[in-house]
Amino acid sequence: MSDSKKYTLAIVDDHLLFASSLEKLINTFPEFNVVFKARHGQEMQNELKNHTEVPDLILLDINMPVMNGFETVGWLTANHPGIKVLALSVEDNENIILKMIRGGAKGYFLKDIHPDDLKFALLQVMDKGYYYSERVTSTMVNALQPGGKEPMVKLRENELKFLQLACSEMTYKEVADVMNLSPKTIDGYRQELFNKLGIKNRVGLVLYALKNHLIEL
Amino acid sequence: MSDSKKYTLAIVDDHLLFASSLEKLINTFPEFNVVFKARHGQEMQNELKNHTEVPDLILLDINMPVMNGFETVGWLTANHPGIKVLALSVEDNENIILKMIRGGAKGYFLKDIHPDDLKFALLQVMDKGYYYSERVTSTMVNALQPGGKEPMVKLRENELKFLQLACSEMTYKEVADVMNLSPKTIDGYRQELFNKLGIKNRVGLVLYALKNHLIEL
DNA sequence: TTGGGGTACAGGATTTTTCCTGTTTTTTAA
DNA sequence: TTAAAAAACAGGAAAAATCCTGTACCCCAA
Repeated sequence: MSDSKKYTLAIVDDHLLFASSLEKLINTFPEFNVVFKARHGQEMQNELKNHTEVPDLILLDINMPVMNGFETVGWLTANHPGIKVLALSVEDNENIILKMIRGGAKGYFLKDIHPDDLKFALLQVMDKGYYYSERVTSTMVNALQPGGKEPMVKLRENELKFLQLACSEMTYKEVADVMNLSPKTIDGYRQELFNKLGIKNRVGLVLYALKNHLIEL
Repeated sequence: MSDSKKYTLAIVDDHLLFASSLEKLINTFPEFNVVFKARHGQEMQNELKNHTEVPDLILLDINMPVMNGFETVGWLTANHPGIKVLALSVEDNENIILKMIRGGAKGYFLKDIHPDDLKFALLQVMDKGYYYSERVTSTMVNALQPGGKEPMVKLRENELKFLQLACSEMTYKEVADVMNLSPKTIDGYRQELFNKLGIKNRVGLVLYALKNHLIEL
């Protein structure tokens, strides 16, 4: 396969060592050629401007500074719908997977994927337009099937805001002040969340928020 | 440089993609040769048995299943003190750095290191016996200098245990039962921690524990 | 127009958390 | 051995968190 017929590919990841290593690995695949690397979405935007031709495929990390994977995939689907985006993460989290898929990613895989599987995934994306592992597929089914058990709890805007504020050393009264609501309303939010999430006290709230990436440390 | 004079190196990391990619990268360095990869400490032990010669250098990830970086570096310094160990992590955390150094690691770097710096680090470890980046050096100075500000709070064994149990939906009374102590003793632990850590309630405890990696989610 | 659903909020009670000041027992060190 | 320090524990009380029931208001659809 001549170079001109290789698929072009870009890597967006802030872990320089990983990105560079991955580049070496992918360049050993005869079908692919890494044309540039970027450390985050913004750097990727610049790179795209500097290249006359956009890559066929972008491997996109999710946890990045400046412009993270979610924002970046949104921008890409809006401005370069032709580019296939494969999301890449260390975290096996349903919400994250769904967020990326909804954002337009054509596939998602964990960084502990086997190199052979990576190659397969890359080829399948270019060939069929998508690559969804079993894990991702089952996640999507879970999310879309209203029948089965759905741990997908929907939080109202205010509930989320309250939850985030509750994950601090503030007292509920102080939270009420910040949110400009009566402490009794806050009381209601708390109770509602306890019921919805099946937890029994404030520590449970904090743990839930952390596990579901509703707050950052 | 002929192959026989290359330094031999092993990679221990559960992220297959990263490990394989890193192998490719390192094999482009003329001075090094990757002899095996393992996904965690236990697999590494097996690999060491299967090879007549042990590698000169081991790149060791910290977050791994089965047998993590801390355990592994301890085992290596005890059983193969001749092997240089370089720790490798995504997390820039002082406590983690210190724990690995104390365990016997000859160096520590983040996965966002530049490939050129990696090469420099590898060479320096083989040449001088250690590689400590500025970040690591300053961390060590911080830890050893009793003069300056030391956020290094020492927790007693029981305090730590209590702290970990407090990061759950258990009530303090239940924690007391688990620890076989009077609730009033628990009361004392809590108060002591509040003072030591400068926090004001249980949520503060949870956040502190998380930030300092005293508990896992 | 009417009734249901969602939201904000209250009263009031109970439990848990938080705080402060002491006593007793165990450990440690001179 | 003995005094000091640390650890375990208590009483008592204020503050915060938790829980339950009930009301008022608004929006929307039948």
